[in-house]
Amino acid sequence: MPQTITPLIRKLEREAPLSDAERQVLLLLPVTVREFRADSDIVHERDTPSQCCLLLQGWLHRYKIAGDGSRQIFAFHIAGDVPDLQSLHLRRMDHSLGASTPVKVGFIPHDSIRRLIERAPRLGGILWKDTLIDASIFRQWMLGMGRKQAPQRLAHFFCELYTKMQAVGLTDGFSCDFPITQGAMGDALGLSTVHVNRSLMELRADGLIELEKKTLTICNWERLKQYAEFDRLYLHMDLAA
Amino acid sequence: MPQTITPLIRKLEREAPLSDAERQVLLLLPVTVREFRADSDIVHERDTPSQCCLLLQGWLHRYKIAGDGSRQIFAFHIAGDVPDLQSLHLRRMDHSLGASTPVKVGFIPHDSIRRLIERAPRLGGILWKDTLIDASIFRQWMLGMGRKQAPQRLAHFFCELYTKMQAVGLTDGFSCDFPITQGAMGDALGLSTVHVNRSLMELRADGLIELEKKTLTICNWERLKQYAEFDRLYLHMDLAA
DNA sequence: CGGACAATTGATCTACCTCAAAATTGGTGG
DNA sequence: CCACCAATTTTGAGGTAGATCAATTGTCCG
Repeated sequence: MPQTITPLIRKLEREAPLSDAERQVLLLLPVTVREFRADSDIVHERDTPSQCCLLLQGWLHRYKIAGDGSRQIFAFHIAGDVPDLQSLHLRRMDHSLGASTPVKVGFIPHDSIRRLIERAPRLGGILWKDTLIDASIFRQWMLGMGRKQAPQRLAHFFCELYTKMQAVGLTDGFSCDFPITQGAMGDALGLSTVHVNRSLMELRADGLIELEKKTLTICNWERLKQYAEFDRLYLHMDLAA
Repeated sequence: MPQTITPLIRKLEREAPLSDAERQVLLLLPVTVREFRADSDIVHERDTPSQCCLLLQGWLHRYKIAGDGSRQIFAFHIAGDVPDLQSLHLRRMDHSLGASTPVKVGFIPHDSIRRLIERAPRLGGILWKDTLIDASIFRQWMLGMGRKQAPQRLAHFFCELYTKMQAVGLTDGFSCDFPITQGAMGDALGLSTVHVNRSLMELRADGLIELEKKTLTICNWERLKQYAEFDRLYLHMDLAA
């Protein structure tokens, strides 16, 4: 079932048009599809994976547990992402990869990816770039955690996720799926569940967003962007509209 | 003056022994050396650099300014680091690179680096890995900012910097240069100067560290490590002792 | 229809911030 | 070598964003 790879191809194509040869090599990648239940771990801290994971359906998150048992989430991932691409060069996982919702993922052996990169070095560059964008997002989150107040942080979070969803065609007007629990948002933004809830109410009261039944709706994109100081530069989505 | 490249060679060699051919290609890299005063910017947010910067002497930091004018520092860099390697694949800078102290840096054109990677793909892999470690450090900082208290965060910061200094031979027993202002530490850890100061006093009182005249001394490495929950896994220094 | 989990609300507490001033330190020119 | 200035560090005294604890109220799903 080589079509399993299409989400990845689409992602790469957003960076640069692919040659037929490149597309061909991609289609040859062996992919093993597996499903995971919500809350299960796909890869765990200290593992030494021999394959990467291409997310086909659902949401994933990457996280670490602190000494006191609290959780810090670093990123959420949606279809087309390869959240543990880093394992290609870093032997041991320094964090875990968990399913936020039920997910379908495709596993691709490191060996195959390495051969792919040898044969199509330009694809290697695009994958590298992808991990660099990852890091850029981390920096933006750091700015938020270190220097912004909870409601603003939350607003920025919505801007980011909405923008990423839009880029892969997962939005419907100003709405999109948003299956993230307030507790998980807290773990991502460095806030308690209670405070996430209160900040959320504030954003709602300001008429910036709606969030119910796992659906996010942006009521006023311009105002939300301004409120959050959102500037998509850091997402480095050069081509996208 | 091809020897300018040695700090980089040493860094790469810490990842894997280099072949003569690889070392040869590296020595051919054209490097333009420049000096900057403390507090000056080497590269600025929104720039589109055409070269990377190899730090030869002094300390650099990467940062971003928030809407209210406050600064968030993401990383400090020491000799041998290539702090803006990402500009090879990300056209525009999403943050700035500034000098914490007077610095000497070598600029290497992107073109040359690209050619280097073509000729010695393995070196490309090592450079990629380096940017991945960068990202891993961001994640660790996020864990600190989101989930740890100030003194612990500070202690972890010291563990990290000391470990990195040691890896490049810049330590003297349990002491090392530490030319970072308390204000800058605050900007890095998401704390106010005052609170950095108070946390610092706490660490001193606990007999964990000393810090005076820009020199950091670790009084009790084991206890500091434990206090900070420092586990060097996230630095991915596979070979180092 | 019941049970589990998520969202919401209320009340209290605290880690860290801000403002302001004093004490140190380091660098510079004379 | 000293005196002076500017930048840091340190200390003090409130103030506040956000945490914690503890119910209560949905909501989803088998």
